[in-house]
Amino acid sequence: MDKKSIADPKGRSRPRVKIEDVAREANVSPATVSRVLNHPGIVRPELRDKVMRFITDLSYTPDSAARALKSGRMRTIGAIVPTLGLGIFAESVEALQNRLSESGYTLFIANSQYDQRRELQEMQSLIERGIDGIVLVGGSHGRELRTLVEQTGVPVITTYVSKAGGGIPAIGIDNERATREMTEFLLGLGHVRFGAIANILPSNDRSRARLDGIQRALSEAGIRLEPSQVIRADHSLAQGRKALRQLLTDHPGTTAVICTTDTLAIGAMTEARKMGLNVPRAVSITGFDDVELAAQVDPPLTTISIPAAEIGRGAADYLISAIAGRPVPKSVLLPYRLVVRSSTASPPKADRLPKRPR
Amino acid sequence: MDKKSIADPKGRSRPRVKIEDVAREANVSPATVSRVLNHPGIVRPELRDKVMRFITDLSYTPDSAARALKSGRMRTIGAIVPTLGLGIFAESVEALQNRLSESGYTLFIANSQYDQRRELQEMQSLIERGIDGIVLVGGSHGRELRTLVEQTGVPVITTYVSKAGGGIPAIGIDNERATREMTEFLLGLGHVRFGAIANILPSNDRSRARLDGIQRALSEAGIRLEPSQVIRADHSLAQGRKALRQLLTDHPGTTAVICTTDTLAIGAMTEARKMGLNVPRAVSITGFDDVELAAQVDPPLTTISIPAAEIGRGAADYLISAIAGRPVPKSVLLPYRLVVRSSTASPPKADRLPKRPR
DNA sequence: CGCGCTTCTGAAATCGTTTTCAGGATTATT
DNA sequence: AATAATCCTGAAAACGATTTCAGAAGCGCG
Repeated sequence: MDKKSIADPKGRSRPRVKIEDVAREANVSPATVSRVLNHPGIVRPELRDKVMRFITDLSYTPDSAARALKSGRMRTIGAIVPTLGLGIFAESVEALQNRLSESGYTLFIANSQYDQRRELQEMQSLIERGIDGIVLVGGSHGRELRTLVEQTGVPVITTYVSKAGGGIPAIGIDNERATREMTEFLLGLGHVRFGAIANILPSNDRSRARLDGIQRALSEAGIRLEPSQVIRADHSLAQGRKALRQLLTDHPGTTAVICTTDTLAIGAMTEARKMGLNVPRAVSITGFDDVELAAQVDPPLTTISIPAAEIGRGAADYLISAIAGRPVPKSVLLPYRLVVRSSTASPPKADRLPKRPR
Repeated sequence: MDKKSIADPKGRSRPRVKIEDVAREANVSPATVSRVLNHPGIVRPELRDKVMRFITDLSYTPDSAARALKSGRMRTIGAIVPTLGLGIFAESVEALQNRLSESGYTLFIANSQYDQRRELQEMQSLIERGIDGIVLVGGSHGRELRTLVEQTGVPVITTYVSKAGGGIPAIGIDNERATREMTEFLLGLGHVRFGAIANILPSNDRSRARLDGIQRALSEAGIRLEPSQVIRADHSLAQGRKALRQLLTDHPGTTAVICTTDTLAIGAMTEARKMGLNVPRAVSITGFDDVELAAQVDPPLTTISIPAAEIGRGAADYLISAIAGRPVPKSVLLPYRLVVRSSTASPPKADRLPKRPR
């Protein structure tokens, strides 16, 4: 087994070119070649250029294992997302990846399937592989994960939320405030009979915060949301449909349905149409995330837009700084945007609340 | 900079536990510890158990960089997908990941944004990092990538297609045959006026094969598809909408629209509704992929279902075998399934073709 | 009871870099 | 022109595991 070797066009294999090959050809020591690569500043320009030429000529690429072993840096950061489905995190991850590769880092992506146990596993696997930093989604992660982070000291950042537990820094939006604003918008339209569809899982604090926002805004307006008016679901379209059916069966008078996710909202809209209900004339439905589909669906969905790309970039910058030992912010709060489309309108009945000033 | 160290609860850092620590505690040599980990069979059971106990007690995890350096194996495989958006590849990737982790491998995911240049870049980055195997999507990859594969000898497999160029093995379905069957199904329903919406990019041979299938089936039935009857698009919903509008403006008599992607089809359906056209009574629309959304949309979409999870698992098995030097199949052809839902029906006019036997 | 064979274990070399340490060359200072 | 200071460069020692090679212990057999 000739481990490190590459096959030439004829199929025979020749040994991989290593740093001392370059050194020999260029008539310098391996140390100098290494310096050219890692600290170009400290080597005499002419010599540096000469070595550089040999490097490219021989198409030398440093062995990352050896490099990682000696330097303790893997030049790799990992992201653990709850799901790859529906492309919810795609935009962030792509931005993250772009920013990282600009700085010579590579991104590992793993997914936890909304399961804290798997998240912990993936985390351990990444750490064992000597990852330099980790980006997580959401702020609730189980005690074990937090102690793992503390013990190993790996830089970690949590995304999509504005604050996370256990001293882990975060970059994202204020989820509760966003749904509060959404709810107030609906109240302003005159709605009084609300329902909520939320995907509540222990690992999903984003939805929890969003639900809190709804409830707070409602109770401030003197409206109480009965437990049977909030339906729990997972993150699938099918569950959104089922949830809407149940909600409107139990509470036929409902005029506004707030979902904590676009996926749920789109499912709900489909079901509403199937039930013969016009959206938004009979029911208003809102989502959260502003995925691509949200604008394309019929009617276009009123939702909360999240600065996904900015979150990705921000997470990258944070980690790069943290790894370099530069000072980093505790957490970053980004603005969201309420985008009003056509899935919301004033309620049909005239028993509206008078418009109230915000 | 105390490179390999972990901070204890108080914040001080202590050195990482290494193989010789375990060896010392267990009163054996490092070599034995290594053997317990890598070739458990050749060490005396009692001793093995004893060493094992110390390993877990000290919670020792081998340094992957050192291990990779010495053994030449990274225990990591990479997947390069065109996009993370819309979750098209999510199911495959998740299956791939699950299967790999069963075998002690970790999965790197990268995305190329449907761009051959980026795909090549990512590939190089993976290879530099000493990846053990690579999963690609689709069969068209540019000459440079193919020579890179040949030169380095890294095991590579291509997915979602049944055959790839340049001797790269493949696992997937026969895309052309699938759309041919779809087209024949539509012909059987009596349609004669067709349109096609395809996302054609040089890097997307799947859509090309699918389009070929449509054209072949049609020409066998004596129907010619004018260039203006096939609309090019990228992979977004918005493009699907635009394409449908253009198609029906240029060819108002069209009764069947075949899309090479569910995304495009769903966009097309949305637009059709907006134009006041009933699907399927006025136009039949079909997709390809059978994403989750396809069944949930209104009307549910007639499409081709792909065995995504099986593709992922198969790719994992292939790579694991190839890395171990075991014999591997040239390529694997998996079955697709035509799933008929409610977005298709016989054309409105009576000028149908007589039903023909397949 | 002693010899040869098998089975395990340990010492030491090695994988390809990075980096410390010290020394040689070059320039600045008086 | 001599000495000090500054810059670069090379030799060699790690980094933490794996694996070869050879030797020690255990076994069966005559």
